[in-house]
Amino acid sequence: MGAGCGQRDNGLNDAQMTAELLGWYDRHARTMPWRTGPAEKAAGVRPDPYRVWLSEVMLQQTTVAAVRRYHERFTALWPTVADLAAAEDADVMAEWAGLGYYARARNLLKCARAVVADHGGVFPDTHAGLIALPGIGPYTAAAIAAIAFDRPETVVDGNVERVMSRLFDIETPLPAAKPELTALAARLTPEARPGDHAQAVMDLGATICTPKSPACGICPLREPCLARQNGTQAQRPVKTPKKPRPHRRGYAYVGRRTDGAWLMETRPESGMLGGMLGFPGSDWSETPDPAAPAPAEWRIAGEATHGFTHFTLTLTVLTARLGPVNPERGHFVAAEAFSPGALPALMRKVHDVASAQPEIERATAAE
DNA sequence: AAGACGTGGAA
DNA sequence: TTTCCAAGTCT
Repeated sequence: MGAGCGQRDNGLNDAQMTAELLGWYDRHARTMPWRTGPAEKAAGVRPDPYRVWLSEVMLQQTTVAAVRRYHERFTALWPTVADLAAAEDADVMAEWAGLGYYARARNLLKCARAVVADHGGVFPDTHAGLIALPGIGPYTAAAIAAIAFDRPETVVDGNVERVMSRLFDIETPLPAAKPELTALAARLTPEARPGDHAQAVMDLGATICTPKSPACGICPLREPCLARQNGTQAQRPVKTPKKPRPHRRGYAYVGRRTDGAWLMETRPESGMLGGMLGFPGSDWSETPDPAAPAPAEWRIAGEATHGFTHFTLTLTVLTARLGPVNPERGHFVAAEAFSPGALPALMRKVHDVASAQPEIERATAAE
């Protein structure tokens, strides 16, 4: 055994495992809009840092399947970081609608504008330079540095944590085990092709070493994997139990003027759905204040229920035809400019409930 | 430093 | 149906 083998000896040295992983990646890498094709790769062409950055931000806590279309749409609308930096906030938020975690979109714009204003429109090529930018944390900085700039950074995301916890059969629960798992991932990070290695571990975690029912039989690391040897792969990684999420209630008001315009509200930058367009409403709590945004004969259209990460929400949806009022909250969006696609998922549900009502639907039909 | 912060797909 | 969770960051 070489000097690189730590106390956790699983029968293969680090370099051998890395080689297995890279070989597997060369055969099975998935095609992604932000990855270079085989021909470019063979020619040594690096992926566009802008596209890599955009993909990494979109992929934070989000599945590849969901991100693909958004990435294609964003790069079509804004091909360079300068194009994105020059975009209107509302346009970017509308395009992000449905993807969730909207602070990412706000930071995306801040980051693009910082790259243009402070870095001449060129992304920093170091971990330190990248992590200083809005919305780029330890994971994303390492990922961009490795993938776009070929830097030997240790990239640790949920996939890497899972793969390491199984490969070395770590019993320490997450998140306490994070430093230990990071150290193990660092051991396996090669000087050559660090970007491919990072993507190889993540692809492995996403397609083979999955959270449930991992496909150990076809895993390139099935031999050295300690969890598989011990039969504990289904119990790795160990996680500290999460608290049950509470239930909150609220009211949402869907009002339309006789000309078809919708009463909408741009939500505050901080807090839930920050910066997104939505229907005005109450606070979300156990005892929400039902004060209406404008005087009208509001009637209950139904309920919309939505699950968030840390609570579930049921909104009572009220609808009304609005006269020539000056609303206390919100502003009118012309019928032609209104698009449910620009709304976060919760507000789309509210829209769907409201649209079953005549005073809302009728205005639609009158357009 | 623990909690806030979305969504839709899989089991 | 319900639960879990996916390439994390910010405060």
